Amino acid sequence: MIPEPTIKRLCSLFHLLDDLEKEGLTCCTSRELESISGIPAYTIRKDLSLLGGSGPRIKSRSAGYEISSLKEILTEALGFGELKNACIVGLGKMGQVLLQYSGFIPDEFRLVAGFDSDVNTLELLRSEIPLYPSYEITDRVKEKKIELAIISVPLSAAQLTADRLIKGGIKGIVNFTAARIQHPEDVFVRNLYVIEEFRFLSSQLYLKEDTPKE
Amino acid sequence: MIPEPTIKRLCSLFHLLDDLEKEGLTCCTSRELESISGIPAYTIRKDLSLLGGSGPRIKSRSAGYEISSLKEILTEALGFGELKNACIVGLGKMGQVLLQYSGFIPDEFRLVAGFDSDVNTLELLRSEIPLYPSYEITDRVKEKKIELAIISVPLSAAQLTADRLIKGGIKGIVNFTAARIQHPEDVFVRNLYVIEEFRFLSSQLYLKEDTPKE
DNA sequence: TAGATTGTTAATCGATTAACAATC
DNA sequence: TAGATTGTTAATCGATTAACAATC
Repeated sequence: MIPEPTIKRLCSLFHLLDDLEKEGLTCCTSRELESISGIPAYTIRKDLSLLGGSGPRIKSRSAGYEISSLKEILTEALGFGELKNACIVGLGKMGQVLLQYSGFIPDEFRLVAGFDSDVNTLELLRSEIPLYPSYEITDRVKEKKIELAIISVPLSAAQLTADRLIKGGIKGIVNFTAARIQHPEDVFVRNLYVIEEFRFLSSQLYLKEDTPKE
Repeated sequence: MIPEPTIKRLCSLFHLLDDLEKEGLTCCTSRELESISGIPAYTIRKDLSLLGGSGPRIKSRSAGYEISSLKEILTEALGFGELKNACIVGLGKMGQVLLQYSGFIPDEFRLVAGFDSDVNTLELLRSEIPLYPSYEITDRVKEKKIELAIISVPLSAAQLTADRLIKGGIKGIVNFTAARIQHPEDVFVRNLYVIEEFRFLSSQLYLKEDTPKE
């Protein structure tokens, strides 16, 4: 079993490798990765070792890691392999931004539906992605085999939205609202809530700033 | 020193207490908090005990915690006490949503500036919050004693934006872009990046779903 | 007082760091 | 070969859980 902190680091490492690859790099050492990411080289190596596999399969020459094969290994180990369908519920301003968001990397995720409770909104929005009224969520999630969802509805509608998604068999939710979503433990939820991030930052700088050491 | 996992849980607890208070509740036990938050009651008690203070100061009667005083204790311990100034850099669609966002609780955070590199955008937007061109970031952050910032600029402008903020003395950044921001270690950064959250969810359900136990 | 709940000390568990042998 | 880097085992550290005394 891979520990959660490791999963987080590996996800962030994947992102980093993506960037390095775009910059044209093909190789890098664990020490180089440390200097960019801040994660200690031995932690990176340890994390990678937890992926198991078959012995010292990662290295190529003594020059470090080959970025493309390292990405492949992560893809394999973390299950980024097959394309996952996703949807957005709540097409207010925030939802529209996400809908048009070009960052949905086609290799990994595909946005296959948008939902809103307001029929007017649905008619006004012209999108390449099919849009549906919110009461169809459960059925469409089933029909289109949607695994991931973004919730960007008003606070008061968040739980109802989640319930519909869950009923349809959704597996993961990114929650952009301030609501704390009640959910079964086999449904994973990530909350992206600015105020909470501000609070966390406040605590960090309050607790760590004055006491640089110890 | 309070461990980081504890800080996270306490932030989330604060949010939760806020909600309970709005529902009209005044008291709750650690067990009740467990059932809502999923955090074990003994962990909640342990976390609270780490706040130090003076002995068993939290409880009131045997009925559990008084929500308002518990909130006060958290406010005190985590440094939510005095109002912090914040700004938003990048007033595209995402930035505009955040600018209008009513969730900036006046007690804790005050949005005192918006920045954009496009002068047209600045003129078109009518906002109660003063708006400035991006090259003024460093000076305005100093002048207005801004401690926290949200970055919602295009990917390519993220690092420049961060550099300007940091030069002005910013203490915490919430980064809505896909960029990995380079920063000194006394500046705290939180990345809110949907794709990375999707990847994390993918890994979780890939690694934990099939193996319910062990 | 008896029952329930908290706050805290002790025990367990797991993640991080260190050390080093294996590999290029 | 010598130097550098990886992969892995062992040691340390810290967080979580358990147990229980103190408190209401």
